[in-house]
Amino acid sequence: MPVKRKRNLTREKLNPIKPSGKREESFFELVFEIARQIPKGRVTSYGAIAACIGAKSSARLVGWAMNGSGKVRPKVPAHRVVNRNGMLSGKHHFSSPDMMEKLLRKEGIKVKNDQVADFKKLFWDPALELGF
DNA sequence: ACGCTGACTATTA
DNA sequence: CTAATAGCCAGCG
Repeated sequence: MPVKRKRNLTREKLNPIKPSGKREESFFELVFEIARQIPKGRVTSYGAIAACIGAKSSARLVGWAMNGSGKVRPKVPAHRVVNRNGMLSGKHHFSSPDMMEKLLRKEGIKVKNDQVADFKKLFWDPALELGF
């Protein structure tokens, strides 16, 4: 039984402001960076990404970050990010509510009743895969 | 500046 | 099993 530790990350830790450079790494950028690493045909959860960054309890912010996923480049496969139950909770934020499911099916992921089938099998843990 | 909202999650009843 | 609650923090009115 591993010890659970809650690490609360402050914005200052995650977002070291660089006065000289315009390029600031925000929580969002970090999230995007992780999200881009998700292999095709795999999915992950908001919490997993948050945990990977170190802000386990800030899963909401990950979702919020996805809100701007369409504005950054390269593209962020936001459709591969679902909640911890494998449910397509963010489908309503796509251009069309069916878009997310469509994209997932296109990659070979079966979606049933707004849920990813075999979610456990398809789950891609960034903390594990990236060696965090 | 203050309070509410939200693409979440873990815990408790 | 399901339901309610608390923590989380960036945006927005």
